[in-house]
Amino acid sequence: MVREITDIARTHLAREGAAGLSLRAVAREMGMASSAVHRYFPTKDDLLTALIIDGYNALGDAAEASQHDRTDPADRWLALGHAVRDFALDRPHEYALLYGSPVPGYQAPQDTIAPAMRTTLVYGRIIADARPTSPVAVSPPAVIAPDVDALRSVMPGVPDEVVIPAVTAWTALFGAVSFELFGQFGDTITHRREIFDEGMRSLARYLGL
Amino acid sequence: MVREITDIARTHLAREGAAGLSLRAVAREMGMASSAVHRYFPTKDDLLTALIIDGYNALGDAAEASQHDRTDPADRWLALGHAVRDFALDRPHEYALLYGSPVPGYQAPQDTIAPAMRTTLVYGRIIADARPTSPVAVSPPAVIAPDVDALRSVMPGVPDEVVIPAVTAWTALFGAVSFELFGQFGDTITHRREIFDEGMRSLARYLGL
DNA sequence: TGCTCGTCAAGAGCACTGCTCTCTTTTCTG
DNA sequence: CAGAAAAGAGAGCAGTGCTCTTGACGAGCA
Repeated sequence: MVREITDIARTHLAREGAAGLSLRAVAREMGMASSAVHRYFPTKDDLLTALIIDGYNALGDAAEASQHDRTDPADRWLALGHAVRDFALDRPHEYALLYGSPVPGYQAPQDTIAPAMRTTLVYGRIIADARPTSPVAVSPPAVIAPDVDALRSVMPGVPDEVVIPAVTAWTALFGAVSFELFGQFGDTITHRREIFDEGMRSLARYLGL
Repeated sequence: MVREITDIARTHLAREGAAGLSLRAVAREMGMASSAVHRYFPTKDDLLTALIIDGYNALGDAAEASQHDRTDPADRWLALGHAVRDFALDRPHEYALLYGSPVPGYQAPQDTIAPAMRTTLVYGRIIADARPTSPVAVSPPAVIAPDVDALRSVMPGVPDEVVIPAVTAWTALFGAVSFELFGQFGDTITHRREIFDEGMRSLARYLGL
């Protein structure tokens, strides 16, 4: 039942986005009374949470799958980038739900952070395996040492001076995907994928992969 | 009248976000009938457009102001980053409206792109003035030459091999701000501003500023 | 002066939303 | 087979965007 609701909800989400998602519409499509859906998802936010978790897991699956049979760090990085970008282009509303503005009043519960970490961990493993020596690396100031340690937890063993560049490249990836998806580039660019790839390769050199 | 509506709408937007914005609530606060508001903004999207344009202009103002009395490229880059980040932290819902997921069904009209470009142009001027020689720059493949030209239009005179890194740094900035604002970092980081700064400085070295 | 005419606002109404409450039906279990 | 628990239905509340009709008001013109 929960499964059927989330499946239908996902198609609605894909068609009209998170704000256009309506419990009543889902109920209608199932031939149920709208009140019955509330038994499975007391609140619209609960349904959204389920969709978010599913989304993170789907992206995590894609991210992990992208690493199969790849060893070269720059290659793995590019493959991960493609996994994220393809997911975003394939399921834009889901990507927006995960990495776009949070829906107002919605506070992501704890259950979402583990699935969300999966993709991040794939990235962390690339960095950790590569042990890169970024050409522009500089030791971070002592003030942020605890934060650097916290950030390092996803990329164990990576030296201090690489942690910040690694995080920065990670934000650049999602910034690029979000810009492309949310129309920030306008319609001036024609070879979107090639531009994306070139940015990813540039970041690989930045990181020293 | 239009001014008063947008002002009240902005406070509502700041309090509850774009989806929580209600024409009726604005009308109530003005002591008007809800139908009267529709005379000035036929549709909720029209009101949103006005808020978006105002938001881009406010950010553009801040971005331009951040450049006064600054000449060092790395310094200007950091100042611009702070302008964007401060704006986002100050007015999170407005930032989300500009750079987060687009509200479903809403298509940004042409009038928004000129204000949106203001901030981008500030960045382009930094790059154009600095004429950086990125340590990791590589000539882009010929396929994307037209796109590189299009992207160069905001940073005139910048050589081919710097355009892509420049765009990538730009996406990294907004990726970092969005990650921080949308809670992607969780609550593990304590010195957010210092981490942000360190990332910005790292990107400055990446660009060769 | 008298009279249109366009602007502004109000009010009612439609179709929709999330959510709650009560009541009935179905299903499972001892 | 009877009773309890679960599942669903239905009505209802308060809210939404938006439309349509109706009424007030003031400027321009005969």
